[in-house]
Amino acid sequence: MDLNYEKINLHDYITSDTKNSFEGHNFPAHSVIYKEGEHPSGIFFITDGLVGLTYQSKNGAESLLRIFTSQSFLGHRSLFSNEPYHATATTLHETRALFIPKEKAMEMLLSNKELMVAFIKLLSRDLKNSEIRFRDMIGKRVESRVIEALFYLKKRHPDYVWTRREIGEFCGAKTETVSRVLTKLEKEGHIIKEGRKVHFRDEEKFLNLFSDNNEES
Amino acid sequence: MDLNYEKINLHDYITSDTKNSFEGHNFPAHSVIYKEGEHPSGIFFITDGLVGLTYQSKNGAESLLRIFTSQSFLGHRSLFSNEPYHATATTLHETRALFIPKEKAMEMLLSNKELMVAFIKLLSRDLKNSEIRFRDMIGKRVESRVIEALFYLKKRHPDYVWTRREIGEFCGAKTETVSRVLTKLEKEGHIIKEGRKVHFRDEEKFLNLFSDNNEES
DNA sequence: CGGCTGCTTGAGCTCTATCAACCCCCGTGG
DNA sequence: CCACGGGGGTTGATAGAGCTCAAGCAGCCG
Repeated sequence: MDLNYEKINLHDYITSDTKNSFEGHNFPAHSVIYKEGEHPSGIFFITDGLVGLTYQSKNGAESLLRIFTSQSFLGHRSLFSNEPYHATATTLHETRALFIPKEKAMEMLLSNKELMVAFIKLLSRDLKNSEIRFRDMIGKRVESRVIEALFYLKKRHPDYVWTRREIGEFCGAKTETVSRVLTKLEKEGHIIKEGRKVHFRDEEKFLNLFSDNNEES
Repeated sequence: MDLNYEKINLHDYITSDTKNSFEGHNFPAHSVIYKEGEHPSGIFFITDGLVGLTYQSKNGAESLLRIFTSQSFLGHRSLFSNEPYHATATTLHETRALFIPKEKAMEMLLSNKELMVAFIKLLSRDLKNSEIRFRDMIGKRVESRVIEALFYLKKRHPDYVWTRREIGEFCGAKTETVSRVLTKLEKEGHIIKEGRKVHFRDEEKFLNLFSDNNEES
């Protein structure tokens, strides 16, 4: 999948001073931070927690577009492009976030060249990641997609127990399909299922094992 | 699909003066400007032509990730994120482009706040567009996707005759499927096929007709 | 006018969704 | 502490959307 999971250190730009000047919010698990269609009035900075950007299509299918871990910004894309949100931000577990009003956010951005560069970098990487997922929807089978999604999500947030549903929504597969792939992987000795948790037998070798998945040469 | 087809006027930043100081290239139709995996040594500014960003997966399936019309930049994403190209840029027809070397490009960027903002905006829109296409791959049937791809591509570049193949690669469908959808649309009286060209009977109403495609409520 | 590439249409197949039933895990309240 | 309820997970059987393969046609260029 080649998705980047390195963090871009945008949080350096939220200093301990500035932190105190912004409104703090606590969101319980599985609550909505903002909804698709709403107009952004600022951006969020997640101090602690985990947020998923999701979209529910009319026929019910859900997709998990991006995830936001602690120390990252949320809602910047829509603000920058000056559009209503194209998806909904939901907490995956309890989350604490600062709210930075639009004017203040733009002022911070425009007065800090390095911050702009950092956002350019972040958006560039997210764009690549999204395009890779799109092309993989076209060029790869579910099995590969599930494997890669599992790996990426666990890398990004190892503590969290990703549900089969979430893994599926991230890579375009149904819960049942994810479940079947995991059972197969366990039978083949690549992972260990412990209740809802999943452990790699050898994390480093895991992806290499499957790097040529679907590449019938 | 809700993809943006408005152009962001980045070309204002390439003045007629600066134009002359850069190396000009002519690419015939169906030639490669850069290849997946190569490291960017600068960015391109397309003065005239049409370029597609494509990816060929190991099993042969191709995808059309983004298109670049005249007066737009190309290759900026990889340069900004400091990564090798994740896809290949191919001309769809004859194209003329300026090459701006890495150092010069970064210098231009860093010395011009408005240019940075314009790039932030462009990347933000492209990210949204890509995520929308991803979620549509999950939540919509081919027929809807073909219809929306057709509309978007024609809006972006009305003069060009998009092949069934290209339409398919843009929305995740095979050529045969695109062909079948088009025949159906013609039978239903929504489009007119004139050789390889496709005309909408009523462009404005076209998308509305299908806006509730796949939305069995 | 010949050949090449793109387009069309048909028939069959396959991957993955769908539907359904059951189990397991965990949290909650009596 | 136990009952129970609900959501997540598993597994099987079935169906169908869209791909694959194949063959013929149409448009376009040398």
